[in-house]
Amino acid sequence: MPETTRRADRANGSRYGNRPTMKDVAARAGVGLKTVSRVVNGEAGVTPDTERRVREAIEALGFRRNDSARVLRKGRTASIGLVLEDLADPFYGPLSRAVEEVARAHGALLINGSSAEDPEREQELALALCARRVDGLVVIPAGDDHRYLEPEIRAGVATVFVDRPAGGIDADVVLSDNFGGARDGVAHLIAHGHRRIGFIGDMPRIHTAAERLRGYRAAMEEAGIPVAEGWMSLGATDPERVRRATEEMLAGPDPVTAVFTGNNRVTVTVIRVLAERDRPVALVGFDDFELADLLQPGVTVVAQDAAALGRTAADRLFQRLDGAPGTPERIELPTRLITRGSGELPPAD
Amino acid sequence: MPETTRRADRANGSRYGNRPTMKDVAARAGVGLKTVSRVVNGEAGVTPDTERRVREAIEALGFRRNDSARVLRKGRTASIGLVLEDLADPFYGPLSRAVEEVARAHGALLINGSSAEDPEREQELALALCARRVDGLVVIPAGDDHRYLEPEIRAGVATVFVDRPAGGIDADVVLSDNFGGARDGVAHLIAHGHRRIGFIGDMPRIHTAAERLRGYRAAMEEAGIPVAEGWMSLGATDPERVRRATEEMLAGPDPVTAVFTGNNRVTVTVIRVLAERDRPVALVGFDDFELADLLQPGVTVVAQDAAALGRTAADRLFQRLDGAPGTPERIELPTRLITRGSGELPPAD
DNA sequence: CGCGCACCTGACAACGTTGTCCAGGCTCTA
DNA sequence: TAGAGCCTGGACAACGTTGTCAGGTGCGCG
Repeated sequence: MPETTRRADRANGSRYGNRPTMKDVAARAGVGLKTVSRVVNGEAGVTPDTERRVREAIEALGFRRNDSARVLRKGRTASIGLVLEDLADPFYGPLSRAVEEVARAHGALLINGSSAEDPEREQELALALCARRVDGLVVIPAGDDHRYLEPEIRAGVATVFVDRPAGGIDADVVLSDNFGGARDGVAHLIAHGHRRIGFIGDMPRIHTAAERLRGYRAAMEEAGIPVAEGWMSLGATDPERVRRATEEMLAGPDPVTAVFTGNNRVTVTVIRVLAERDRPVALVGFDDFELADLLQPGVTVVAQDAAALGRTAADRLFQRLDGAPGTPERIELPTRLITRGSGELPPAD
Repeated sequence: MPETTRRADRANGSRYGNRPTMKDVAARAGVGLKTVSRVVNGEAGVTPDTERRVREAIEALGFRRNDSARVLRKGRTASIGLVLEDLADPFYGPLSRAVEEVARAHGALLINGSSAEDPEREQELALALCARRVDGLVVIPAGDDHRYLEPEIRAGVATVFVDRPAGGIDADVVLSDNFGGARDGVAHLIAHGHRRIGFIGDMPRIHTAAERLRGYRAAMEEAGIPVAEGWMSLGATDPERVRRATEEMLAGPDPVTAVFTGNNRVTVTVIRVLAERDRPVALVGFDDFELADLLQPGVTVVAQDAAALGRTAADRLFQRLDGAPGTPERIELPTRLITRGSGELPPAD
């Protein structure tokens, strides 16, 4: 009773609102199903006259190929997944855009989602993307254990990590030189006469935060400056905590004369706090941001190239999809110190 | 000769690297295919013991359901498409994120892409998303003719436009009150004594730009101020053009004493130009931006709520997907004037 | 005039999943 | 103890597309 089954099926869900299929087009054009497929896919071997009839039928019915079915048959989805931390963070905008452009150049679509810095959500998202059978995955890790991706990678999902390395698995990764950048930034402050320099950064479990702290320590050590306990503050980057941390460093008997900030969000909050004070405090921040040059003074930063991170990672991904051999690579992109004034203020002792 | 066919098929593409299927799981667990399906989907009617065996097989094989096939069968993809102008633009970050959050709350994934303000690319993208059979579409229009979406909408793809209205078709749309916001912003300048007020905006074919210009004209007219030809400049928002336009308005025998800027990017460029000058010029900008309060003076803006735009549009989309009846709606969100100093400067005549 | 060949075209199976339906075994009650 | 009813599990078709292969048509050449 196939007819019954069919009716029951239809009743259940609207099934794309009963869109026309190749079968419908074929019937209308008076040709075989496969001929429609050939026309739609621009395959050779169809007479101009037949092709015209098929195209007319397609037009008349408003047919559009169902790529879901196509994917099922072909095994490739021509889409890649991007798991990032927060789409709304200005740092990730250019990164996503760069990934998108590369994907576009390869005829692929981009499916993305934010982990909100929650490892569980990262995993949930990455696996959902794998279930959709994305061809590849670009991941900005939130967690530090990615063994859950092992079966997927073995099954052929190309995977590249960006901004932070993967945990527990061996995979391609594209990073900024967080250690070197932070070291240079802090050295810059030291070169301008500062010795009491504070560091305010993100939670140490985040790789970039740890690396930047390491850079800070290295610069201080190279200059022979012992670091006081109260000069380092790591934790969440919400304005309240950062404000408190900044104020504590600036109070006390031996206040810092300069601050190195571990990322964008921290920098902005610290600027606000410093703007409320009379005594000038030097500042160098990791990450560039818009309008940094228009503030008084301009904000000196260690800039990383978010777009380049995304582009490099996506390029790598498609190389792997095209069968690039070799063991996973770790690609590190340089940072750039941009001096604008705030980092060149002398210590106000 | 099915065996031959099969081998040939495999040879053709790697087919997900030969991932295990439900059939493989069933074989390993010694149960029927459908039983595996039941376990995977948490359906009732499986004994605990059978379920355990199935789960073990799933674990051992690293099986993950192929959602492509599921989609084909079920007719719903649990994904929505977002076509926006530029993912890297700070205005669209929060908007995308808001759409994503709503999608997530409904168990859907987000596929998105940037049109780069190119109508052709917008169409290409939107149709590619439809071919993937996204359940719904959120579009920030680049072009002004969306009749190409008619067959899709008729076929059941819920569609909501944001930020700018659709052209040539009747669909839900969520907008900011561009006219009212601009009018209020200009009126604010007038209230502070300005009469010679410039307007620098985006290309007039963009709806928001046209509306904001209309608001400017309305405010001027209500105040009985005739608008000189040289006070209005519409065009691309690249820094070079905006810089030139600003300088022209500030030169001449009768320079403007205040400027109203039509969007984010324009505002930033104008700030740069004004910063190079001695004579203070009042400024109110459409769109808020980070650090606007930290500049000297703080920048007065007409703020729109990008996240609310995205959230409202996505909510509407899912209402439609859940069968909300009724004719397409036009939802307009209010803007908010935020005074910070630059808009309250008196005219320097 | 007949044969071979190139070229079109369409029938059919398969992709991996889910909905339907039925069989068989079990329990419970009369 | 037989019959009714429930629960579990599996066979089968279908979703819309593409790869394979075979049949059919028309043409050129011997």
